[in-house]
Amino acid sequence: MATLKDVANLACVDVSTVSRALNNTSYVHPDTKERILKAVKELSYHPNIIAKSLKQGKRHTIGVVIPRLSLTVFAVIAQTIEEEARKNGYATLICNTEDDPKIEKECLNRLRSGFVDGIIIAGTGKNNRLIRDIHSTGIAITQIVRRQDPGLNSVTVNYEKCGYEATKYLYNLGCREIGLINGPMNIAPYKERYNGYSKAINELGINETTASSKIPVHSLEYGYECAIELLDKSENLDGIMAAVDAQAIGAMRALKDNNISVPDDIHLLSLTGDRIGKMLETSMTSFEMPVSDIGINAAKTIIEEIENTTTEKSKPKNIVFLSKLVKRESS
Amino acid sequence: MATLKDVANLACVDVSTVSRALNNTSYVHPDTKERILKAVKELSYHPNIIAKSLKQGKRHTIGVVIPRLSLTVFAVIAQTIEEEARKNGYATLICNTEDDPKIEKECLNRLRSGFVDGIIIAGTGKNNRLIRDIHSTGIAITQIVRRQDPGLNSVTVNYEKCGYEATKYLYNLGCREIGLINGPMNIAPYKERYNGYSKAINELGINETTASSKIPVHSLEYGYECAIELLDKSENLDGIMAAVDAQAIGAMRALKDNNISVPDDIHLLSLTGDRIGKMLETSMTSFEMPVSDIGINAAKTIIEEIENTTTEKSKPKNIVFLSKLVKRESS
DNA sequence: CTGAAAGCGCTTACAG
DNA sequence: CTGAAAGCGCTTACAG
Repeated sequence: MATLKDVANLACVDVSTVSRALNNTSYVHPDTKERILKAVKELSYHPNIIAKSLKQGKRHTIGVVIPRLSLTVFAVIAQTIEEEARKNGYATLICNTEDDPKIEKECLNRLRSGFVDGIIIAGTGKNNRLIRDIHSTGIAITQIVRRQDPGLNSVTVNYEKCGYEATKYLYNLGCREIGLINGPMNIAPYKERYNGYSKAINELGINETTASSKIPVHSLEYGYECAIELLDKSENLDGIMAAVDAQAIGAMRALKDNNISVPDDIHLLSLTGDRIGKMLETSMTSFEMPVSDIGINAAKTIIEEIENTTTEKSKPKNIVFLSKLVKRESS
Repeated sequence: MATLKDVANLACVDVSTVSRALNNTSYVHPDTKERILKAVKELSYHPNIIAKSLKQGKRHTIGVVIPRLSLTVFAVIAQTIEEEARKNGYATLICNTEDDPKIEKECLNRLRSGFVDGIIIAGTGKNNRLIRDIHSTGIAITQIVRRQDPGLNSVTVNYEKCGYEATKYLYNLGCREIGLINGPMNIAPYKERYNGYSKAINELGINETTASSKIPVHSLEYGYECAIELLDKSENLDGIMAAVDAQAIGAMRALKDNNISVPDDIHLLSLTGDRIGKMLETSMTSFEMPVSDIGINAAKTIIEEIENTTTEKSKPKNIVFLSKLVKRESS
């Protein structure tokens, strides 16, 4: 790899001049510049961003810490973040935690060590202190999807409203035994969806039935198992709400395996819809999550915090989107 | 952010001693070490990896360049690479190209600038020269899924065999008009699958019918549109092979919208199965791709190349996995 | 318009 | 066992 020095030697100027010419940071005589550019070509010189970063104290890199990519809403979000970041000259470093607090801790500790200027995270909620600590060190933080710490920027969805409205929607379709497939309650969105569900259940005076499992919450199998659990728990189950699409797909299959027809016997819906719903054989009624908006806003928010050099820390920015109910065949 | 120097000052030793103590790179007197460790704690010092990288000439970072995450096999592969890399002390930088050669070029140029020690890529095939150039610069390259350049390491699947066997399999089920939903032929796997399909078609003496579209090849809509196209082209269509799962799911929906029953009227299968198949309402017969193996092997291969300091370049390593046919309900 | 020098935060021979 | 010095590849005041 050719370095600045090589270019300087070949062009018979000082490295500082090369630097200035290449960064357009001050006027350089056209002739000199031309010589430099020629040398750059000849050596196929590519500046070393690492060295630049070290000097400038900025890495132009954003860390993204999420539980999982496959079959989750995070795949599109991560992709959108990456695209938006790239447009602004930032690279994106992705870490999958599988919602294991230990892995999360490991990832965060790596990222803090000069890798990134900011971290976008959908966290487990178990490393809030560490995250605060990292933030106090000058690294920007934005929470996505899961707002585990109200003191930090976040881009989320109004999950409670989803849970509430979904329950009422199913009730209005005639459902009287509505089960909720949910995830760990220490993770904000699951807690909030449950709150909305529970509130509606109470208002409607019907029974609450929930299911959860130990296996990865974003898996098809999770939905399958929980659907079976709900069927066990509730004799006359006639409605199922799944927290996320993967669960809803698994639940659909579980119902089919038990010769239960959707929506005739049981109405089914997903609280986190993300494009696949409309293409399923029995298309899925879902609260469609504005995934692109979340990704773009997360990227913008974090870049803003990174580039905002005024030392005053403004109060945290919490952007909340609304999911929209899209009625399809499953309920 | 505290630096080495701060720690050295507080512990009353030279920075070099701190460095040695922290890296266990030579014996340091226990008392000294203790003082240093105490200082590290007190200042909550975290070494700056960037500076370390600059000095050591290694970044311990791998770039992953893929077309898309959402609803593709690349989501699991990227995740597996990240996990395997993390275990070996490497971070993972992800770039989505959407199969746009321009974006790909941009990503590659960024990555080459000191960001990474190696690049794992599922490329468009349009930047082979650039990739060669980057490789000659000392950056390791491993191709995954798509082997666009035989001169570089790769981890792939035997797509031709899949295409061939799938066709024969459908024929044996009684299909006589088998359509192929495929992608751009300049991307190796699509070409190879087509070759296998075509070979079988010729051997069997039946007609060839293929469909493709301009929209993103990894979308549900692609499958939907192409299925319609096949129905148009072939009166008695009785078999459909889709290159990837997302397409197969879209195709299934298209058939349903046309009141065509799977598998009674048309047999359907996916040539790139990845976990979702078994959970679909009509579970999908697929050639299951060994995604974890691909991810793990890609990570291992690239780390090996990175850490192999012997200057001799060994000849390229091409790892080829076989997809296994898993029979389910769709055919 | 351009050079010489200092420095970003580390590591690593070289002495002692 | 530890210090002093040089250097990784760049940028940026400071002079001139």
